[in-house]
Amino acid sequence: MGRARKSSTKRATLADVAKVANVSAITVSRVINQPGKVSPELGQRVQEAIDMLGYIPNQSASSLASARSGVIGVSIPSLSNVVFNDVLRGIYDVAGASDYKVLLVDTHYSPLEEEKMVRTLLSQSPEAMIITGGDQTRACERMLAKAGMPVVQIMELLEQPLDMNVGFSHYQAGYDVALKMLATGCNQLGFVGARMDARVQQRMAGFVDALRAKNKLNQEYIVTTPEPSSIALGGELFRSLLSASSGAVDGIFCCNDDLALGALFESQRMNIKIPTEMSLCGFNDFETSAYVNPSLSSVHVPRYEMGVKAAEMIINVLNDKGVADKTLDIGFEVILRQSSRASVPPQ
Amino acid sequence: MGRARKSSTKRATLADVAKVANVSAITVSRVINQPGKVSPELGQRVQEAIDMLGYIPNQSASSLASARSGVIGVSIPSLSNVVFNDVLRGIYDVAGASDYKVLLVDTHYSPLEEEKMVRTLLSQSPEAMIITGGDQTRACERMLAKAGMPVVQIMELLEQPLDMNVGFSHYQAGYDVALKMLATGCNQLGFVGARMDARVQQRMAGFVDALRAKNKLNQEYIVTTPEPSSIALGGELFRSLLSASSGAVDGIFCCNDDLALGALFESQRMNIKIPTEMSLCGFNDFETSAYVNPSLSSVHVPRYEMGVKAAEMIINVLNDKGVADKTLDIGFEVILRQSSRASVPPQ
DNA sequence: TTGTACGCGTTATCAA
DNA sequence: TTGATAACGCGTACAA
Repeated sequence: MGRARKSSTKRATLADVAKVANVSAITVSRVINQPGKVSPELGQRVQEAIDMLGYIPNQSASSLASARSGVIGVSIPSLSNVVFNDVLRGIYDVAGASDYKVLLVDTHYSPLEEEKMVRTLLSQSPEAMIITGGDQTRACERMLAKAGMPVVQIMELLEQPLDMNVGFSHYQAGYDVALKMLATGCNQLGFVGARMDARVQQRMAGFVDALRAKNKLNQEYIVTTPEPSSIALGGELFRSLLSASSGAVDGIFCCNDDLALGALFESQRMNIKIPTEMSLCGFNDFETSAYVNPSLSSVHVPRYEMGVKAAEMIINVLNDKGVADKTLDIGFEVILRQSSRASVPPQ
Repeated sequence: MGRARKSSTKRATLADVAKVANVSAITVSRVINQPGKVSPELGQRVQEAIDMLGYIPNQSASSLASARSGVIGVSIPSLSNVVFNDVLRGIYDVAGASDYKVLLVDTHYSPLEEEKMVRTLLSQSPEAMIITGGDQTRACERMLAKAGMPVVQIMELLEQPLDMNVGFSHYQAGYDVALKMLATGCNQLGFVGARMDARVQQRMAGFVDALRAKNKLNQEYIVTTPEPSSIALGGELFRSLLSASSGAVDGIFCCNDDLALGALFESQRMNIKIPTEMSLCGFNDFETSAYVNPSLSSVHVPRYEMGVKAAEMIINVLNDKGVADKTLDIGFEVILRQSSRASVPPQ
């Protein structure tokens, strides 16, 4: 409405700065993007004009003109799941160090929502994408392929990655847990899983296959629910499994530490002795797991490193440095603690 | 290098779609943004062309031309601190429902880094900003003011908000905790704090002032460190405080649940009885706190709601609906559990 | 080292 | 209802 007044009316542009500094717009652009190519005197003058006007570059215009957005798109299935915090931190640390912005979306574990979110991300013209897992819709895969940008799929190892891949074998982890629990004297092993996304299913498959191989599989000891994990749910599922097995189960692999902690706390309330009457193993190795009493066995995953590696792969590709391997197995480690029998193996 | 081939070469544009559908570019734009203003036949034809080409709008061009980016900038001090997860979830839920994208940055609890990050955010031409707390640099405040967009400061109640504000009084929370702990029979209260950002300092100030008012303040029972919080650190600080007070302390307020859980686990290992020999109270009310044995007293904060409200305020302002109050006190609740004496008040 | 001309892909404005 | 034209703010290519 009213007349234009002072500076606060509209955002300053390159042209405004140029006018004040009495140079051309492109020179201002250079001062910002290639300071070495401008003479010190001019650079100084321009910088003063920039400060005076409080000039902030318009990234939309820059992206449009240069086809470089400086954005990395990241898609994760859940903002509440703490597991992704560490991964994100790794991504942000590396991306930020190279002046890349991160655009983050949450798919709520839904491939359809992921497809929509990926479309949203692509409309921002990111230079690369980091997405979770391999459960994309066909349409989503097509979009990604068409976009022709570096893509890293994280969290799990995939048979056929779209492009690059950083993760570990959830199947193998589940398998190893079963063997370790058997080795520590468990005889009637059960499984408790929630949400049951692709990775949890892999963990379960590995666990089940190992038990089957050892002739220790009892399907009634496998309890799952599509509900999201929580400590409260862990307690409930623990009770379910106990009653389903008439108390025969002497060891439980919980698909994550939330459930496992819930089971542990519930067992304490039920006066079930850990680990003598019941062994427990979780997944993800939260800090709590190492400090709770009794401490909780779990599968440690280098999440921060996973984020770092994924981002580094991308930065390298964007800088034309290429990557040694398109797929990186970041590994895992089964850590036995007091919730397992014989947590210290004999010498 | 090689010849252009097929579709995968370059991203389709509005003009490409227009050509295929045999209409003008602006018509395609309308099909996308104002479907009602285009005849059904044309709309159909255009939609087919869009699908055939896999057209995805270029948001940079759209932002530039329309001065609407559809982006909300969000700045938080830490990606690893679980506290912000719930807030973010609230923000993302509301923003997503209104088709806004969220650009998230992490300031690592540094006002200087925040200033840099806010500049980055502003360069993306967001339509509004959500930032944490009130510790901005002068330069940061100036940028924000100049940008002239809705800004919500979250997490704490501020004396002089830049614009809008959603939070609660950390000072009052600390004060209330002290009174409640005294009321449950604690006589020698201590405080354990880490990181010591503005909000933690407020909690401490409230706690200390309450003790002083009751003539119960002993400065030697106040233990702080700039280190980031962790469960491990909670155990260490617990021991520090015990030795600093020669074991006299009979109740501790930890500035967050990480520290409090660490203290609780450590006390178990030291065979100190909770709550008879030692009362414990944390802050933030993690799910773990309600289920650990003994359950941990804490201060519950409606974090998700805080994110929701902040985002709603912004959406309302952007839609010219205005907001009733620029400042919203979201409140808190001190929850006494088994780690406090007399956790159930007498009838 | 500095500047000119043009185009990036979209939308606002106005006209048909 | 549809379209032509001119911005939006910046960087590339080229020229001086």
